[in-house]
Order: sequence, then C-alpha cells, then structure tokens
Amino acid sequence: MLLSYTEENYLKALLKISLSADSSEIAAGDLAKALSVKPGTANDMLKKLKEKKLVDFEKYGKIRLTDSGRISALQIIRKHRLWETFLCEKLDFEWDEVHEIAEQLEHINSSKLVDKLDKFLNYPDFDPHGDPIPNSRGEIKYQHKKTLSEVLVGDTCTMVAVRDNSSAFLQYVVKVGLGINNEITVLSRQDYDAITIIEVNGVKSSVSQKFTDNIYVVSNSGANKHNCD
Amino acid sequence: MLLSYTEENYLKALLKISLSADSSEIAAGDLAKALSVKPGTANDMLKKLKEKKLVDFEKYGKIRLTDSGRISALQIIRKHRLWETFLCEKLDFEWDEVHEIAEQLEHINSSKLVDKLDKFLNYPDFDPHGDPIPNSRGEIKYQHKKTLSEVLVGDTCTMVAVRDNSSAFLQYVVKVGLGINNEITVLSRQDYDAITIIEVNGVKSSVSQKFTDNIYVVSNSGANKHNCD
DNA sequence: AATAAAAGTTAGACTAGTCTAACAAAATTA
DNA sequence: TAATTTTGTTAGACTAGTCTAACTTTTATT
Repeated sequence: MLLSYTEENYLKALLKISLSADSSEIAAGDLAKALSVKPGTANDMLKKLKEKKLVDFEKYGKIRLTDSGRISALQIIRKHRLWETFLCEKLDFEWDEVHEIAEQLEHINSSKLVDKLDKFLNYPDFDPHGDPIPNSRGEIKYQHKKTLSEVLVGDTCTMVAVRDNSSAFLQYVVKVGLGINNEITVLSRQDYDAITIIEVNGVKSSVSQKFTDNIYVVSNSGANKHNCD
Repeated sequence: MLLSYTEENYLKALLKISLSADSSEIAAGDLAKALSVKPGTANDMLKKLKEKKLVDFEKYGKIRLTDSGRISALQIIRKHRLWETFLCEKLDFEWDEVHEIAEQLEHINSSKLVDKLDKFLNYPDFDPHGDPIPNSRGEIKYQHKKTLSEVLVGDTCTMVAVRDNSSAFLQYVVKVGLGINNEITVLSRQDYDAITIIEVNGVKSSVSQKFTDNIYVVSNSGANKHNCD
C-alpha cells in the first residue's frame, strides 16, 4: 500500500508509543502530542487510517495498529535505523546528528534500496543508539536490557542503548566518555538523591538519576550481550 | 531559503530545460510539459517563484532563472547526481535503476550530508551517466563532447555520457556492450539511413542514428578526456 | 452520585498544489 | 493583414493536511 509522508509519520508514532508504553492500546492525545498536532488533526488522520485498515478503534476508545499497520510502521523504523547506521558508520556523523536527517531519509520509497543498504552495512542488528533494527521481515532482536539506575553498587555492566535520543542528552553522554558497548562500573549510589558514581575506561563521573534512567545496559555476568533474543 | 519539494522540482526542471536548449529563456509550456502538469498549474507556481525572486518573467513572456534560482537548482542537481553515484558505486545499482530513487533523495535537506557524501565518494566530477556534478560552489566541469553521430568513419572515440537517460535506452546501451569510458571505433556509416557499425572491445554492432545521437563521446586524438574544463 | 476536569469529536476555515474550462494574447499561415 | 492556431492566463473547484473553537463523552474527584 502506498502511504503519504504524513500517514507514515502517524504509523511510526503509533508504533513507537505502543513500544515505549509496553501496551498496544494508544490514547489519541498521546499520538497528537507525539506528532505536535492538535487533537482534531490527529482525529482526522486516525479516521483515514482506520478507513485504510491500518489502525482500529471505537469512537472515544483506544487505538491499536492492525497487523498491516504494524508491518508498515516496522518498515519505516527499519529504514530510519538503517540510515542512521549508514550516516554514523560510513559518513562519520556523530550519533547526536543523525536523527533529523534519518527522519527525512526514512520516507524514501524503494524496497530494493533498503535491502541493498542493509547488505552494504552488513545486516546490522542495532543502530548507533543501540535500538534494534527490524529485518526485512519486520523481526526485531530483543536485548534483556535494564537501565543503569537498576544496576547494583559494585556491579559492572555494558552500555547497549540510550532511552533518550535527544541531541542534548547524547552530547552529554559523549562528554562523560560513554558510548555503546562501553563497560560501566557502578562505584556508589547516594540513598538520598540517587546520585551515582560510575567508572568508564578508568574515568570516574557523578551522574544524576535522570541520567542513569536514560542509559540502557546489560549485566556483565553471563553471556548476556548483543544478539540475544 | 527553504523550498518545498514542489518548488525544488520546478527550479530543477527550469535549469534542465535551459541547459538542454542552450538558452536561458524558457517557455512556460515547456516547463509544464517537463513536469507533466497543466499550463495553469505551472503558471500559478511561476508566479510564486517570481514572488520569491527565484525566476523572472513578464506576462506572456519567456522565463529566466534568477541568480539565486540558478544556485538553488544547481544544488538540487548536485544532490541528484551525487546520490546516483552513490547508488551505483556503493550499492551496486545498475545505471538504469538509479534515476527514480535519486529523484527522491535529491530533496533531502542537509548541506552537511551532501558534503559528507561528496567526500565519501571522493569528490566525483561526473555521475554514472557521465553528467557533470556541480561542486559545492555550483561550479561544473565541462567536457568538449560531441555525439557519436558526429564521429567520422575510421575514427576512435571514448564514450563519456548519454543524452537520453531513460531506462529503455540505458538497458539497450548495456546490451550493445557499451558503458562510460569505453572506446568506440566507427567502422562504417550508411549514407542513406546513417546506420553505423561500431566496434567496442572487439565486438561489432549495427546501431541507428537515434542511438548514435544519444551517445556522447570525446575524440581519442589529443588529451581530450574527462576533467577538461 | 453529582460535578468538575480531561480527553476526544466535529464543524468550518485556511494553504499548497493540482485540475478543468473559459478566456486573452502571440505567433503562424494563408 | 486577417484568420487560425498555439500559447499563456484566469477563475473556480477539489484534496490533503492543518488550525481554532465549540461541543460531547469519559474519567476523576469530592
């Protein structure tokens, strides 16, 4: 099915919300907020998407992606993350610069291009932010990840992703000397305000709870790295 | 100046027409035809572009790109040709497949991306079809090229570009065993219908005038290859 | 359970880009 | 030069996507 640029953005937003909320039921208001449009605008588009059998909902009810809506959304996310990977790995972009450009590139319509790009990048499973890249069948490799806030004092873990993809946060992460696949040791954590002292490559830093909440890691005990599913 | 997708397409079409006609004066009808829109539609957009000082024309008169219109158009063509080069050289696309995809990619808005892509491709001067790629200042390397029809019997030349970029023609060119930078020897030419017998890599083929009109070459006498300006 | 607040829907209006069809000007041809 | 054909312009209408503002339904609070 051919979708407009705007329809694609609505589908992508719906999938992202349902993934981040761990529920397939989406409130119309959350969608409007995610897309920075007014509720009435989102409502109009939802009717159109329902007409096209890409979403389903009752009047005043929660929204769900249909199977075909979900498949379309996954393809868009696949394109977005493949392009981000391309920009970082091949064109030497910093990871905080790629999101805006990928927002445009994800709408390029050519399945042959996507597959060739995937091959060129050697079929990556994760993008530069650690987010999983759906394969051509829409399948995603999951990681048993947790936030850095959950790691116990004294434990060592490996950073696998960020939760906040904003440029401001990503730049801060770099400043702390942190990046995907870096080892982090949690040296101490204040009871009162959860300020955490971490060590990365021999360098110690104090970081806030807001920071640790936005860093995803896997435990370093056991073979719990990338490529688990 | 930020331009819409459609405005960009109008500017690009205007530049292409003025280049192919060797005149900067463009008829409104030619523009409408190039874009497959109705004359009234083109007229509306021309008014808008005139308002933005990207084109200039009098009522019922010929159209010209202004300097800033020309610069914008050159940047779009630069992007188009860089992406075509990327698709062929890095993603192994055939040269007849890249045009449609590049039509989309040329509208991606990020000057940093264009410059990094240019660097990644090692600052190419010509795209896979032999068309010159404007550099970041909008400058173009010209070639002293002529069509294969103009080459005298007995002479040898080097193919540098095609005039017809249609998939049908490009596929035919490949079938004859021809490609950019191949040497062509003109063995004979019929007076009556200009049917020409050429030899490429030891293989002889008979081709029509329509064919030879659409192949650009440079003479092999003298140092008259790529990179002349 | 009644009321207030929050969330969702609808109607009417606007813009960009397109169309058709009537009209006007310019160019061609007889 | 007058008639005809070609080319360009204008007016009115349509679609997609957006807005505001009024309205309705659902949810939360007292």
